[in-house]
Amino acid sequence: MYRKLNPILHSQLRLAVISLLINVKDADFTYIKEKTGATSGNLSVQIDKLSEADYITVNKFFKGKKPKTVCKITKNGIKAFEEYVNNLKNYIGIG
Amino acid sequence: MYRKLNPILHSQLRLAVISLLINVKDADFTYIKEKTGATSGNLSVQIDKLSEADYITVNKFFKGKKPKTVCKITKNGIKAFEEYVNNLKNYIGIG
DNA sequence: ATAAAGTAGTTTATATTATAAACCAAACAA
DNA sequence: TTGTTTGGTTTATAATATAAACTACTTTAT
Repeated sequence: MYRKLNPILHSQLRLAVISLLINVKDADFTYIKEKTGATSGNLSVQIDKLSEADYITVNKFFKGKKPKTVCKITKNGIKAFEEYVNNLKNYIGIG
Repeated sequence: MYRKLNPILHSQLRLAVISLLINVKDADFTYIKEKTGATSGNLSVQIDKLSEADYITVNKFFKGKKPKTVCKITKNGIKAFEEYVNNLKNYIGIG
């Protein structure tokens, strides 16, 4: 009845990050931080986890003199998100 | 943009318990355990938390010779669940 | 030139949560 | 009567989330 919710996605911040990335081509650290309201530390850790799970790719480079971290969702990430949403519907009575 | 998800409900097992209780008059420990697939220990702890938050009431009594624990969602619990679901929709792109 | 403040993060420590393991008391079954 | 099941609770440990402190550099003001 209640299907397991992917614990990597069942985290408020990671879910927000994925939810955001699913709607854009890519997004940088600062933008994600603003949109989610997360602290830098928390965001840094959660981006790592999403990256390790191969749900996002992370690109770090310098733009001019400033470091920049750009994140992009992977196919794997899209699949995991869709599955998560479907499973969640069991719980919240939609669909 | 991303509204905070009530941390008491943003837990797979507690969400399953509430989701289950919202659809029935009440339910006993064993039934909830079966439906959610949780272990007794985990379920015991999470029922306590939901009860402490005043999202459910817990009634313990003996039925014949056997102990019985019956849970029932409160108005507060219904409200919290509805709010949680609404907030969640921000994340999963429904509504 | 140098000090203060800002940017863009990472690392580490701590608090919170979830889970598993051990335990308890009674009932039932062989 | 010895083991097994029911119906849980308590305690210990593992996993997670979050906050605080720190790094490394840039920009701005003095």
